[in-house]
Amino acid sequence: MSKQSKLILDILENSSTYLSAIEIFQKAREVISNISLGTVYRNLKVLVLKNKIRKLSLNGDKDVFANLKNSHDYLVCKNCGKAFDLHIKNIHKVLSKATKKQFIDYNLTVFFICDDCKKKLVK
Amino acid sequence: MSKQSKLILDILENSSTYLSAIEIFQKAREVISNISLGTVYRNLKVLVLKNKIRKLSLNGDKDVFANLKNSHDYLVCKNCGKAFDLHIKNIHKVLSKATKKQFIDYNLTVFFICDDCKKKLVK
DNA sequence: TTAACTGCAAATCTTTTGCACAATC
DNA sequence: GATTGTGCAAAAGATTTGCAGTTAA
Repeated sequence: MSKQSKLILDILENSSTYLSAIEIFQKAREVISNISLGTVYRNLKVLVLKNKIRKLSLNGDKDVFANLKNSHDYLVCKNCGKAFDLHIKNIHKVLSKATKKQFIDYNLTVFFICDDCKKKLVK
Repeated sequence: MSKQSKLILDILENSSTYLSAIEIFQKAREVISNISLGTVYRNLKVLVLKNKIRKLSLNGDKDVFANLKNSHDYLVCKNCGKAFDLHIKNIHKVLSKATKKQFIDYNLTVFFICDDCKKKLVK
């Protein structure tokens, strides 16, 4: 594991929210000033495959990445794309049952219209 | 609603699986020979916003689109990206409860390693 | 006539990749 | 010394957008 890879994992471990590849790249540059974006992408891919981090496609624009401790369930506004943590009770148990315990990870995105957008849309 | 928009919706309504923008474009060309890819993307975006179709990011490579009747739950191989339909019982009820009935739609992707890949990875 | 929609092509944005060099075992 | 990983820059893919022309209320 290179120092670049360690740094990327560390950035995600210490983030309470998901980050895009470019955000990770920018944070990484503060430590290793010449780290390249290609290296960030390469390591993110490896870390996802090793199941050390998760890749999320919340609204499809671009992928974001998160550590395994953070929320797995998101409530996303269909209008503005803002995302909120959601905690679905027992979902782990439900998925274990449905997949006969063979699942590794999951992404759950639930769409709604947030209050701000509801107001705007009424106008 | 333009004939282009109707056609795109029609293609998805009559598909038993999800399709990428380019696949939809190719099918659309068989009917409207000069329809453009830009128009396909523009209309897909509108149809998603109107909640007539769903956008999925199954493995993050590119987005795919599906009608509302098809499966909402997918089992995706983390290694090869192959996707299978999954049917989680009562998920609608669980999400209703968790979001106080304010949800419009959801995407659930569960990751695993398919049998083919398990064999390959053992080698 | 005017507002909404289209085809086309260029632009943008995200992600991947080839290559020469550096780090690590 | 061989393998693996890196920085850089170019390439590839997906998606968006500006614009002039069409369509249709």
